Amino acid sequence: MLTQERYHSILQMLSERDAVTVAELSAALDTSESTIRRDLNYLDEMGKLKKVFGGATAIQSSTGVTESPFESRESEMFDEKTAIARYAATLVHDGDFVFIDAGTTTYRLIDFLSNKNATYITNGIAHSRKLIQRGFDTHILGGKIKPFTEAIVGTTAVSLIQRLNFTKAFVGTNGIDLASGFTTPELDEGAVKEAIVNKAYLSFVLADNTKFRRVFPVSFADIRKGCIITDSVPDERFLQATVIKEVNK
Amino acid sequence: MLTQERYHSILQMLSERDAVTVAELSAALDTSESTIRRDLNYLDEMGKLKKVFGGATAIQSSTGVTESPFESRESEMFDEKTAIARYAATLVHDGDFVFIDAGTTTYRLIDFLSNKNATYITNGIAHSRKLIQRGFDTHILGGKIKPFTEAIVGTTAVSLIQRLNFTKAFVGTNGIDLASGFTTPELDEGAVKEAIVNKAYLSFVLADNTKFRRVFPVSFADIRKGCIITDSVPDERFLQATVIKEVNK
DNA sequence: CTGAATATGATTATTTTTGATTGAATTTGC
DNA sequence: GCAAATTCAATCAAAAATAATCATATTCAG
Repeated sequence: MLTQERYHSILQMLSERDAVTVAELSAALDTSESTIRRDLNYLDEMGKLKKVFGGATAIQSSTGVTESPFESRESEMFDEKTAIARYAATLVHDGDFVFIDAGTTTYRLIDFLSNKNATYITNGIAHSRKLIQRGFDTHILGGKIKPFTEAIVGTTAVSLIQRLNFTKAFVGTNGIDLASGFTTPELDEGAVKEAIVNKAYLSFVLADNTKFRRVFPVSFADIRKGCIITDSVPDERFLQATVIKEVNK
Repeated sequence: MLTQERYHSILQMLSERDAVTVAELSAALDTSESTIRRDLNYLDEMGKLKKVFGGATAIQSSTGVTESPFESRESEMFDEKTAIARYAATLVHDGDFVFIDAGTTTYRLIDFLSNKNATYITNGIAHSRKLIQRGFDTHILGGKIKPFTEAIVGTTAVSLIQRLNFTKAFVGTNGIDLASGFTTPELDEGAVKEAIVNKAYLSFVLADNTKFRRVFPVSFADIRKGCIITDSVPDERFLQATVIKEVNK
């Protein structure tokens, strides 16, 4: 049996069950435990699985903001996102009617919010809980909940947004491009974001520098529609296209 | 059995029942009490559960489903509520459009749900999360979030309900009385419950025996409007007033 | 075909986990 | 409030799993 085949089989078994033992793999693939251990070491280093004593467990797919508090520390762009969130939080003033989009950067934003004389509305389940626990006047959108990201999407959500008039909205994005504007991979999330940006007096797009010049399938707003808050801008032309605030780590 | 599998099983058991003993875990996982204690110590340090003398309890501080701040874990009527929840869960059939009210008994109900060919909609933040994590088609009501109980209430919620036609609704209540019907202490929660009961084809009221003959400020439905699921009925006259299902512990 | 490079399986010393034991701590019954 | 019963943490030896090592088998280029 080819090494690559074993790798594939191991990962296949792990995707079906959450954990496998070395003995099980050895029996299933008809090979020695030594070989299985070598395979597991390799796949662990590759980050394809988590080796544990006695076998291996599947890597839990990153699920939006529901990631466990342990792994979140070392996530990509942590410091940049924190700086962006800290600055964005200062933009909320008395009487504001603020929308907070689901997503990791906006989730961090909630940590830095301080204005209790504003009303907050969100489409993130985790976001709503954090807001309410921090004592803010919190509302939540209604509609279908998307698994994993735990974001509220769908037509109910969009039609609810149509009836609301936000003074400020904080949204995340996956891509920022001069031609395609702000883009996201999911159709229904894009629909919600589009509705938000259209109904908000001021839309702030929170994005670290890795988001620039990337295009995803669904455009939800022209680049001029949102003020970008980021840690660094890779290209002069973006500065001419829209309002951009650069923050320091 | 892999250590990680044991961790997983322990947490799984805890999510279904709010408390487990070392002896139960030892028997269920076919391992020594020493090992179980070590596991509990680890999971406790990780903050995944709360270790108590004799076993462990689930962590759900501020999930909003606990009514009292010093929530009695081995809470009153635990077994009764579990029996009620277990029976209620069997009432969901294919194609049902089910509303699940915020509250402790309805929260437990989610543990026992099994039908994935139904659509679930709830006004409890914690409930929505549990539903989505268990893989159900989940929707959430929109509106203002009440601090502490983390229930969605208010006019937005009520007007959303008006547009929906539930086949079945599971609601909690604080009081059941022949004259005052179903009652609750809060005005806005009462408004939501009233709308629910009016828009559901079948309304099931989940209530342990302590709820009978108690009256709270806000009536949300006549006693005939809901089928009561309870552990024991203290008075013959209730049986004549409406449909009641008695379940055994 | 040869020889180097790589992969495999067995062996062994080491590390980790487990279960039993025991004295201490906590709860329960009276 | 005290004694009995239960549960706990600490300890240690046994069991299980691992990494390291080495001899053998396989592959592949020349």
